[in-house]
Amino acid sequence: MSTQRQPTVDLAEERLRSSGVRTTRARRLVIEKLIRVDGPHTAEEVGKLLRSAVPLSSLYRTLSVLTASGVLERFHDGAGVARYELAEWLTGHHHHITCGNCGSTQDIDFSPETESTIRRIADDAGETVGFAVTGHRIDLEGLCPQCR
Amino acid sequence: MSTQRQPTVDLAEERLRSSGVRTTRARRLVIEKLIRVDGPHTAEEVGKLLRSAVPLSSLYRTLSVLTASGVLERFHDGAGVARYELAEWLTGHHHHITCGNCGSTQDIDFSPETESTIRRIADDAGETVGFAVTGHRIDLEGLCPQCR
DNA sequence: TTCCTTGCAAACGATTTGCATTGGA
DNA sequence: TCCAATGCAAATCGTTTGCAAGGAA
Repeated sequence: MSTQRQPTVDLAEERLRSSGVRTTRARRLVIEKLIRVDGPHTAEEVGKLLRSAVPLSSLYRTLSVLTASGVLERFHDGAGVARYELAEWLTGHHHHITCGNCGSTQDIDFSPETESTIRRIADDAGETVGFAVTGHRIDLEGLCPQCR
Repeated sequence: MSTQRQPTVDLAEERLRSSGVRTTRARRLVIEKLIRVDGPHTAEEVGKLLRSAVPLSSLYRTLSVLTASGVLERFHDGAGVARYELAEWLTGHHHHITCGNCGSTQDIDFSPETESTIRRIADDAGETVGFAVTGHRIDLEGLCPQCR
């Protein structure tokens, strides 16, 4: 194994620096862990992944700082619980598909052509209601291979 | 003004009956109100729209029953708060656009051609990950006319 | 009459915050 | 050093629930 770090870690920490926040142990741990697991996770799940090395209240603050700095993105799942994952500029733009039966979620990628089709549709729709569209989120629902 | 009721009200109450739940005052009030306002609303907002005629705890139960019966749909907004609106089979399929600044949300409609494009994209994407796609949700983000 | 539904208050669970202490630059 | 970050405990806030009283079928 080489001594080279994951480039994503460096990019993320660089972003923290330029946001004027310190790179601390908890922040580094969270970033490194979220690189290794894919898909969005709740604060509690991240806590367990870190073997409770960071108390939940501090973890919430950490996740909040990382989200504010643009390193993470947050959304709420069907139960209303916040889930965090690496921001798209680190992982690439993607969407989600969720199994309506078992609730499992996975990332999906569209082709560049498809993405540009979607952006065009989004821009048009925004224009008709006077919004300046800045982004889009697509969640597909279906039955996963195990449940179908 | 005619004495004819909104067909949507009748459809919704019919659905309640066939779900085996009673048609009560609170349930009727909520349905009638949500027909008159568009876009998704929080429990608290619905409560205010009803001039607090239904206590919040009962309102939550009402919204929960209506959602379980398929009269309403629930999702969680950017702040993680539950928002309710008439189910798509009553209002027609649509999507949402949310202002990233003030948080206001409104419904948007795509043309039938656009919808079929989206369905095709969704089906393709599902196929590549082995999911049988049953539906899609698109949330656009942007700046509303007031905030842009 | 028979259960389902309601209202109230208390309980909950996810998330946030005050404050004294610790630690990064 | 100096101010930001942490840990703990207590506070918040949206939402749910137990229970006795009221209401739809």
